[in-house]
Amino acid sequence: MSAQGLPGTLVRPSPPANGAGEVLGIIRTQGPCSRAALVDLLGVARSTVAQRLDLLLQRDLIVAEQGGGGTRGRPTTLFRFNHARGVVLAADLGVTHAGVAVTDLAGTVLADTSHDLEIAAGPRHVLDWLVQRFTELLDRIGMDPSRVFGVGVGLPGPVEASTGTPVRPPIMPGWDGFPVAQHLADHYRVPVLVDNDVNLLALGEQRMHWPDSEHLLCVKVATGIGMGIITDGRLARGAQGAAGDLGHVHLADKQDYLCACGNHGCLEAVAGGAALARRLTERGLPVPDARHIIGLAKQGNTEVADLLRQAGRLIGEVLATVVNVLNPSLIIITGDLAQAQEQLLTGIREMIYSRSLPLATRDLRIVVSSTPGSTGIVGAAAIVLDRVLAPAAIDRLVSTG
Amino acid sequence: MSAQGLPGTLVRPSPPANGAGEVLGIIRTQGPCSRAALVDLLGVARSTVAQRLDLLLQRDLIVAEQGGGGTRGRPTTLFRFNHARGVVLAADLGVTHAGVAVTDLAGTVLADTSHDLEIAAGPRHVLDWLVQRFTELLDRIGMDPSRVFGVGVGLPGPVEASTGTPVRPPIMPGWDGFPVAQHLADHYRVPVLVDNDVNLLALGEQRMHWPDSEHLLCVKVATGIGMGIITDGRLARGAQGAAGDLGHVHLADKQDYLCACGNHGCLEAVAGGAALARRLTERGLPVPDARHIIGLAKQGNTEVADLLRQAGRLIGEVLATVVNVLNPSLIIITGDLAQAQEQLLTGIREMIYSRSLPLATRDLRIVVSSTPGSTGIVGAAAIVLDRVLAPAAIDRLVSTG
DNA sequence: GCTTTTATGTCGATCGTCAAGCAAAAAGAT
DNA sequence: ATCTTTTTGCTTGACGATCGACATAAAAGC
Repeated sequence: MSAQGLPGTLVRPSPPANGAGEVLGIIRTQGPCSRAALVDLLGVARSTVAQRLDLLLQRDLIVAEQGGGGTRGRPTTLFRFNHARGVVLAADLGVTHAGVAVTDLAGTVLADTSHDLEIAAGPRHVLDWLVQRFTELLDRIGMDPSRVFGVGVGLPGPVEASTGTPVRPPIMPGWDGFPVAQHLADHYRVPVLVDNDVNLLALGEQRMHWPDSEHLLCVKVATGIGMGIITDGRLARGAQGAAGDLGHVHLADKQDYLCACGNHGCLEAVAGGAALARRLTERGLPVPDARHIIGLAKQGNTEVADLLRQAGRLIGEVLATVVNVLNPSLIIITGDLAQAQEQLLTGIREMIYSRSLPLATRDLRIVVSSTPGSTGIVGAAAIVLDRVLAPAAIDRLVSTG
Repeated sequence: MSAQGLPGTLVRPSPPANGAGEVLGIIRTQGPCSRAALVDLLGVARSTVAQRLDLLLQRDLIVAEQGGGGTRGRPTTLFRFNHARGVVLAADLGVTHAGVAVTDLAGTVLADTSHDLEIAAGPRHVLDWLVQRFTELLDRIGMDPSRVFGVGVGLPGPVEASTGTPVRPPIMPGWDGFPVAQHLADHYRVPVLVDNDVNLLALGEQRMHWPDSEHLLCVKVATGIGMGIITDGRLARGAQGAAGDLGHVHLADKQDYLCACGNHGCLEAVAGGAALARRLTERGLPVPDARHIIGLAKQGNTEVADLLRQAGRLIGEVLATVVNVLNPSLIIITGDLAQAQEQLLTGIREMIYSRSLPLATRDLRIVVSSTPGSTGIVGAAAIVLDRVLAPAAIDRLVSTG
């Protein structure tokens, strides 16, 4: 009716807050809701709830379904979040390995693949390769690329999350300062979120298994050692996106261990998977990589078991300090070496519980990840979903498109 | 016109978001603004800005003043936040000492006093005493108690900030679980915020001197050693409000030092002011308390200087780990011993810069507080002002009373 | 088949906001 | 002295989100 640009035309350039996003948020987190339940939760009138639901139904963001009666009276219609409304592209890029997946809007993996990939091949090569994998996965499930809501990528190094750009990564030659998010956004025209892979592990663990834990640490012990920090339910990335660098914490009494970073005495140089493998090889027990260490430990090799236990103690010693400083309620151990539960976890627990204050450890649980391998992808999808399904973003989607 | 409760009466029980709080927030943070400036900053229509300003003027929350011309045309009227609209009661309670103040709504101290006070006298005694001091200060500046917007209190121990209750404090006998905030709120009928004193130091430093630092640590080195953490501009308190416990971090090679907490090898037991004083006394150099150590160091006593330097190195060693983990852009050293800049600060810097990664330390500044003594009060006022002047709270104030 | 109970749909009224227009005020420019 | 420019003050008609109230729909129990 009203032509754009004419005098008198009413366009609303200010935030289009119509409350639809708030309703979707509740439905997403609380599960299927009836109108009455939404009225209670939101404290707004029935008619308002109905109008907002209409908007969401129009946009296919929710679907109505028959609610089980139980009580007499007209049966309740429940409104469920339409997970299948769109998809998210998620990737977890490691140093030599890449996990690639397409998830629905609940973060459930619809299709995924796993490849060997040298991150050192440089950003252009890797990202072009990644786009091809995404295209293949979308083809496989018959999903049109126009239904992609966003892209999430985890990288093995510090990332400035606000811009999606690696910041002086020690092990990603050619990636320093490359605008990863911008590059992918130019291709897909949707929000692209890039973050450190361990941050995404922490977020994935929280979303999959520990939604009530607002303060947790996720420690990845593999070739190297890294940590993702969640405080007050939010990722703590630090001033330059370099927070959680557990691997290069300095151990005063291990000056004779040279680290790949050039320093002496880094935790990673003593207790990291690469360091353990090298030490075992030097002792005449050839171990190609970190994963084989686990096999030997499970076969009952006491030398390997002792080494893992000692590594756990060292990691636990550093974590005891971190526990005092951050007071988390949960520590999740993940990564290849985490599977050595009896040795590594025991060593870690031993030091944390003996060295941290009773108040800090009273309600502290220390567990091993139950879903190694899939957590990073879930975290990558989660940062994207947090962005593109945020109330403000939904309000915008409902108002405009 | 419309009587409450009659059918047809439209009362709006839902969030009274009228945008007035948003306007006040800009005026508070950006300084005096003209209407035109607010239109630019908010992106809303002139008429809307005018209406919101009218509401704020009606409630005396802002005052209009003549803006300097400079440009031709009708002179701008600027709107300034009315700091004098009300006051905040702020207290910084230490173990043996208390700072008490009344501030305006900008956090500027209007009146303050300082007293010796044993926190061990218990919550009822101390809080009754505190209420008397507040009353005296309000009398002194002729301020009616009805103008009190809120109360902020810092306590020397872990506090569950959401409820304002101490949680198993090691040095506050009788305070464990006492509902401090509730107790004061029953008296004043305004929001009462209670937090750990070092958290308030960190917040005060940020607000007074480093408003652009979103990631900072504030380390207090006095009788004991504590730390307040700000990440992403927000205080990190941990799961139980016990975060920042630097004093009881365990040092592997200092097992022979017994700490007051019962453990061995705590940083505080080696490098805290009480520990240093005791050690000097044992060596035949009687030192009554931490503050006298500074005097000796400034007189050129090399033994004391060496001891302080060594304490700084130990604190720096622990902080190097914290820098790797949290990646702050600023560390502020405060507390009585912080005045020994040449010795303590140098020792701290020495270890942090040599032991943390270049990325983490590249943009890291380490400074000594320029306003020891007044920072805690400013922080106590700040948590209150953040609450009672938050946009939502202002919207409510403008709508209802 | 009727009543009860619960859920849903529709309506006019109100409030905050919008763009636009016009008058007033004050200072530099002509 | 007059014009122009800039900013404010005030009003208007419209729109969208929300509200409460009433009317309608659908199932269980009598």
